[in-house]
Formats: sequence, C-alpha cells, structure tokens
Amino acid sequence: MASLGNCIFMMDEGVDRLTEALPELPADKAKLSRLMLMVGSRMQEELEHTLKPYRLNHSEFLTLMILYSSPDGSSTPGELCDYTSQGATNMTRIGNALVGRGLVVRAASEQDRRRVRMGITPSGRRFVQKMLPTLFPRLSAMFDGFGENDRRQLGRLLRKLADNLDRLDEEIDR
Amino acid sequence: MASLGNCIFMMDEGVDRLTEALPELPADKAKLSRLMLMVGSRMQEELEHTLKPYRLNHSEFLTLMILYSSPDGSSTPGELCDYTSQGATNMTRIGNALVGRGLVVRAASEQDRRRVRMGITPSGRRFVQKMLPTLFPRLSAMFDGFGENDRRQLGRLLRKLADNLDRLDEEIDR
DNA sequence: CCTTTTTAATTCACCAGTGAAATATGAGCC
DNA sequence: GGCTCATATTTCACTGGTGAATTAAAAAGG
Repeated sequence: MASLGNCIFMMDEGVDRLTEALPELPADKAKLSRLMLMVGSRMQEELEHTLKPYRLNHSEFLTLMILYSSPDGSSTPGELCDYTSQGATNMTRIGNALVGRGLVVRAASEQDRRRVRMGITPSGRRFVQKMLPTLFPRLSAMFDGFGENDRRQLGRLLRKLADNLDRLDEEIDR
Repeated sequence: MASLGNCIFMMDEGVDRLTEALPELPADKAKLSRLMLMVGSRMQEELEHTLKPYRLNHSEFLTLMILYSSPDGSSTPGELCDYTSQGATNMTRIGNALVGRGLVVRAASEQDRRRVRMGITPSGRRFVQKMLPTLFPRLSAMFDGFGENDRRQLGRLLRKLADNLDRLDEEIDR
C-alpha cells in the first residue's frame, strides 16, 4: 500500500466522495494539487535515499552543487539561502556540515566584514565528480517513457504553475 | 529573489553550466526533476501557510480529511499511515494533536485489541465544513490559466511519473 | 562625525518527522 | 495449551528545519 499508485487511487476515491457532499469543491484542481504534493514528496524521498550513502541530505547536496557549478566556486550564506530557498539558520547548519567534512571552506570577506565566503575545496570538487554520475541512472529511470513532447509539456506546465504560485505570494495574503 | 521564477531561472543556468563540463549529464531530466522538487515544495509551503490560521499542518489536515471523507468517519493509525504516507510514530503524534483538540476520538478496537480506532467527532466535522471552503479560492488561483487540456495533460504526466517512481522502489535498490 | 537604520550571520529554543526499541496482542504450529 | 512469530501502537532519542533574539558591521542621514 505504500505504493504511490495505490495512494493516488485512494486519493481519487476520497475526493470523489467529498464532491458528492460538497459540489462546490473544485475536484479536478484538488486532485492535481494532491498529485503534485504526493509525487513531489516521493521524488524528494527518492533523492534523499540515493544521497544517503554519501551522507548528504537534499539541502546539503543542493548547496554543494550550487557552489560546484558557480563560476568561481564560491558564494555567501545569504546568496545560498536565496538559491536554495533555505532559511539562514539552516544555511549555517549546512555550512557547518560541509565545512566539517572538508568539502567547503569558510572565510571572512574583506570588502564587507559582515559577509562570509563559502568556497568549494578541491576535495569537494573531487567528491562531486565522483558521486554525481552515480545519480544519473535513477534520474533517467524516473523519466522512462517520457518522449521529447512529454518532457516539453511537463516543463511548460510546471513553469506555469510556478508563475501562479509567485502571483499568489505577492498578493496580500487572503 | 525568493520568487520561484527566479529560482527556476538560476537552476536552468546552473544545469547549463554543469552540462558544459559534464556532457553525459541528462540535462533536461535533471531540470524536470529540480522543477518538480521546487514547485512541489512551494505548493506544500502554500498549503501550510493557508492552514496555519486553523493551527493544522499538512499531515494533520490530510489525516482529518481522510477521516472526514471515509464512509464511517473512522479508521486506524495503521491504515492512516498507509493513506497519508506517514510513519507510525508521526501518526501517534497526529492523533494526540487531533484528539487534544476534540476533533477526533480514540477508542480501543474490540475485535483486535492491538488496534485503535480513530473517529472524527461531530465537532471535527463542523470544523472541516467551516474551514475547507476557505481553501478553495487559493486552490483555484493556483491553476489559473489551466484549461481543460492542460489539466488533463498535467494529471497524465504526474501519474506516469508516479508509475516510474513505484517501479524504482520495487527494484533492488541500486 | 555620530546616531539611526539596515543587513549578514549566528545562536537558541522549539516543532515535525524518523528509526529502533519496547509493549502488547493475535496467529500459526507442533 | 504453550511456544514462536507476526502485527499494531507507542516511547525514546535523534535529525532537519523554523522563527525570534543576538552580534557585528555597513550605510544613511542629519
């Protein structure tokens, strides 16, 4: 029963039962929203599962990848918070974890002494080069059977959803 | 910068830079996977934000809704774990929270004394009837501009993704 | 200049969720 | 009937994350 397929089936049934008593419920939107939440969190579990052998969690991995792919291999906690959508508090913890493993170094900024620069180390680069390719097989399997067109559609729809969510955020809440 | 649109833009750039150095990276799949994670977690934040005034979090809300929409208004912790994809430990906490607010009652099962029945109370039903409709406006806004066809496509693609994730789970891990 | 305001990072106290162990009951099997 | 194994729930210790307060430094504005 832990299968996503079963959960989705149960969800469909539940929303249908709900709509009988509550016709003004926007049933198909409710189902899409539940679907997004279910599939999204399952993908996150999948990612964390494959990261576990490397003793990284999602946010630590993301932070490390951003440093790896940034032009000069460094950034500041504040910037990383923006890029990763993490709070400053958690970025401090992430920094501690990555620095503790020698994948990243912290250094006080000279221009602005409030700032801290976090830079990926050579050891951190080697670590990424080694572990990243091992994620590819599962990543590919995730989109098995998605043709060129399916991928384009999914990308389009998710970006559209993102636009709507941004608009919701701007509005004075409720 | 906290906007999803900006985060997605940065992500696209990052993956593109990555692909230059690492041509074997499945770039479009990586982007889709990041997109799903970003949009999914933002939708979760959006939901939790609108639930906050009712002092419910996502998993408590989901549990309460399942009880509300179940034919006899009751279930057991074990079943609820399956339906909500929550661990048993957390379901105990959820039960404590909902029982503590009088929305749900716990009772020992007579047939199987290991089991516990959790049932929604009349007060719990009234609570749901009052709060649920207030979620509809934001839910609808989330899918503004999604026509009949977009909704069908998104549903299809998410269910397909779910199938692949289930297949990944079954396989002997890596 | 020097005070006020803003910004950056960290610390602290807390909330939500997990895995492993404990507890208790039921089921299967000589 | 009594022993072993399986199942349901709870407890406990821990991880990952958040908001509010703290510290420190820069910027703004007389």
